[in-house]
Amino acid sequence: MPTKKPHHHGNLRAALIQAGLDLIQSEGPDALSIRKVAAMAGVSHAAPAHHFPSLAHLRTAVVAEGYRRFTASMEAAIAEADGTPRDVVLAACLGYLRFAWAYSGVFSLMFGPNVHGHDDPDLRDASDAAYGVLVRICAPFAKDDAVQTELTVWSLVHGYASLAVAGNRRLEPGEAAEEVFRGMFAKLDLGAAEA
Amino acid sequence: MPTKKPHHHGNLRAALIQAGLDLIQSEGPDALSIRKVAAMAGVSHAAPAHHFPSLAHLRTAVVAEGYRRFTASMEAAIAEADGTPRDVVLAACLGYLRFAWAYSGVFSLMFGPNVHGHDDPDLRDASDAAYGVLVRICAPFAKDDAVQTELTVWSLVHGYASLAVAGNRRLEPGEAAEEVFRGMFAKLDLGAAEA
DNA sequence: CAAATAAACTTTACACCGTCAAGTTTCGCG
DNA sequence: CGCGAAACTTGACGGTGTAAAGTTTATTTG
Repeated sequence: MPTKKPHHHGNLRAALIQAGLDLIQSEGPDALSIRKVAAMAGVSHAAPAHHFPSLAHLRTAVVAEGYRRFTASMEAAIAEADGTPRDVVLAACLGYLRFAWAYSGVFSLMFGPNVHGHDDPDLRDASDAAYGVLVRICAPFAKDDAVQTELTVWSLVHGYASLAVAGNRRLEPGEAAEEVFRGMFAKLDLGAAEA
Repeated sequence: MPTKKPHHHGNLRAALIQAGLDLIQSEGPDALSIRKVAAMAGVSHAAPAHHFPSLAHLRTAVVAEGYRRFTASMEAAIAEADGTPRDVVLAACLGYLRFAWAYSGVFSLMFGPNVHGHDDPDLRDASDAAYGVLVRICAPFAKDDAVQTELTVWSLVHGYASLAVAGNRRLEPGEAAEEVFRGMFAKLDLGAAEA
């Protein structure tokens, strides 16, 4: 079989990642520590070393899992939208925002300065999948410069999400915040959708 | 005199903040540590405790200084712009981006999850000053909902800056990146300027 | 089936960190 | 001049990442 089952614990690697997500959610991104997730999983403090050579590797794995749920959040929002291409883009943005607010800790980590994703194929695949959603929904508007359109949408929604997550005093997550974003999105000229 | 000159060092508090900025710039936001900045300033590891009760306080002071330079960067860019109100907004955004790219470490910290600014008056003043610039330049366009206009501009430029600083593979700082932002900004409908 | 091998995990140890509790030096002021 | 207070040093404690060595368990192999 391809997936080898660990001997003692059951599936320590997955348990450590989940513990990491829980820890980040409850105590913030900087609270992620090898010894804490080890204690949560009920193993010794050096047990994680066999699965993650360093804290950076654990963080990378947690962030990769975050990207997968992030992609799923956008896809779920898109699936509920059955309107124009512009409605689809807006729906994806709302899925983007809901993830950022629901998983603010790992969201900060995903787009923080501590991610060196280019060297990890798992993280690279996960983040490429997320960017792939953006590319797909922007395709109908990308007449001449696709990257320009993608970056514009991404910057707007990411900036809004980041400012809210950073605890900006004039910006609180919630139902009203989604309405505010709809208004912001309305100011964006994406051109006419084709095909 | 209001500013009391320290006895031994000269001006340790300012030296620690500058060392913190240098350290963050060279080794990243997470490398900021009390013991390192103390060593940089040539004092013992416990000396900073007298000026900053905890690492969080040091970080807050460094972030506040970052906000002051951030505001100065936007003001400098605005001063060079002598065009329409829309040109002024664009210029401020370019000043925003230049700061984010030149001081990417402290920029990450400023908008990261570790800032609890509401309790520090110095940081609050510094960040309010930065937001004040945004409010001022958006005022000509704020017909009905000023906050909406401000948030739209802020989100777009902040998202773009954050994605670039986070090391996004499809987005590198530099001259070309400013051109890309000009294109993005052109897609934004701010309405007609008044007064 | 039993022995050998490899993997998972534990224990121990070390350097670095933030922080507290003292002690020491130096400045400012009466 | 001396005395109090401020600035700084020294030492210690618990917590962290990580490396090395030892122990337990599962898988593979003869």
